[in-house]
Amino acid sequence: MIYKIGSLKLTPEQYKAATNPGHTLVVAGPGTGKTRTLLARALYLLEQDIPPEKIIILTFTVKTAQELRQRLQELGAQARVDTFHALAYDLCRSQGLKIKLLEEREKTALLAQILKYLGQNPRQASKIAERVSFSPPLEGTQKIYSLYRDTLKSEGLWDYERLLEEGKNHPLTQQDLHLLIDEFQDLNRGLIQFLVSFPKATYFLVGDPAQAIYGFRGGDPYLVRTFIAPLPGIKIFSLSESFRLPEEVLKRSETLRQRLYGERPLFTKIKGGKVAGFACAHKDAEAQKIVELVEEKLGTFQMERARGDTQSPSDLAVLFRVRALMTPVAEKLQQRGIPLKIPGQKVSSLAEHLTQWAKGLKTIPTEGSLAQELAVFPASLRNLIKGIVQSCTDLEHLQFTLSLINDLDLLDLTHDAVSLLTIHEAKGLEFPVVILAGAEEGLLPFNLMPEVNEDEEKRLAYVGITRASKAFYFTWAQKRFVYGQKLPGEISRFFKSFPQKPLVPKKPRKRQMSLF
DNA sequence: ACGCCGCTTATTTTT
DNA sequence: TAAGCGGCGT
Repeated sequence: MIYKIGSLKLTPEQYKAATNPGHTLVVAGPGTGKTRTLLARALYLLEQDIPPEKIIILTFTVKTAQELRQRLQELGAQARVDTFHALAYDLCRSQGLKIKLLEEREKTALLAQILKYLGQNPRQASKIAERVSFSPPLEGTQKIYSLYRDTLKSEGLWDYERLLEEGKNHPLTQQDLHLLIDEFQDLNRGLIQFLVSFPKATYFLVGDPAQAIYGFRGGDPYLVRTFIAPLPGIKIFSLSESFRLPEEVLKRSETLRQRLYGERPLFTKIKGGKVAGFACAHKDAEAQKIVELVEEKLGTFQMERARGDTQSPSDLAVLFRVRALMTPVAEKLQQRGIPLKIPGQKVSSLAEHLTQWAKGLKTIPTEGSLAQELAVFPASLRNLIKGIVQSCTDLEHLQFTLSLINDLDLLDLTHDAVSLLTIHEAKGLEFPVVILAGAEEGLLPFNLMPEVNEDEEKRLAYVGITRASKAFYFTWAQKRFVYGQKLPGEISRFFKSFPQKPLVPKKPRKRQMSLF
């Protein structure tokens, strides 16, 4: 049975979730149609004659917001789509507040001053900066935090947290809105408090707690449970059919999936898939193995091409828990002439370029000046940026919005090159072939720093494997130093039960007769 | 401007 | 361990 809302085709479970009349939480595993269900919800509300201005879709990133706007438009629907912070910004400004958002540098400088004043080491400022960026401040930083927040108020300066706090006072929060929230698992306290300030809203939240990987930013998959608990009549749905993961990948990934809402196991109708791990003697052998895997998939050699089933470079991604592991792999791949894309590794950052351009503008750019600016961007990004620019109401808003864009947003996924990404950067993306490097104890779960949360490390492993729509490979090194520490050289506990290939060529091959 | 030495420091980073 | 940075010399 196929259900439809507007022109969107839905499975029964997607349909039931999208059309639940009241507060709704949808647990949507990888490839289960999270975005589709969110869009369907908006269409459903419009069909119920909810006025478009009562519907607000909230996302974390500008890029996702723009993509949703685009898809809504294609579906002939209308609704407001914003990031949480863009909405908060808007609510602050329409209260007549003048907003001077602190840049990262300025924030660090301010904190350095505060640290000096407190007789502490100002060199810690950039480290402290990430701890005072969300409430509650991390332990031991309360004093710095309150001094910092006071200074923001007295000096008329703003950070993201302040936007959320003061946005709450706007009368819009008292309306009977429908708030459709993406990626609920990544909500932190500040965002939840922002949402709570809409007491008459009906909430529709989609996300996947098994993919919550932003704990270090205050994100916490358990927070949402306390948020939804008091919502009257809230219903929880789960989407259980994955349209991305093939059988083998799904089966293995299920051993890593955490269930917070008693949802059913995922299933798939896609046959096949491949999962395999490779032990490597050391980091260079690992890089070599990755080169081999990549070349095999790309069909670099004639005999491989003859076998068929080759992939284009953009179908491949190599993932890492920590950036430090990326360098040797990148170098070896580059030596073999394999095109790579690595976000933030441009000679000059595209995102920074865009921000600076926006800052220099005196008026909203004309069609022509925008086209000229966009000429330096790959074609696939031009529409994205253009759409974002066109969604802005005035120059200040435009400058604010463009300052939120980062290099990952501007990663040209269509560009035919192999992606090298951290697991965090890979979240939300999908590749036929995924190779995870450093799948070993000490790196995943990462334990070389204090404050690691093993549950979250497991979710990172889960995010890694579930990026793969055909094959997931992982490698680990039996000897590795990271930050001067020797790692145990053991396969990650998360992958121990997965199929593995033995260490590179070990025993001499069975005597094979020479052809000559 | 460049290169070398030695010291320091070391995740992840949606807004 | 090793890479990045600041300081110094050329």
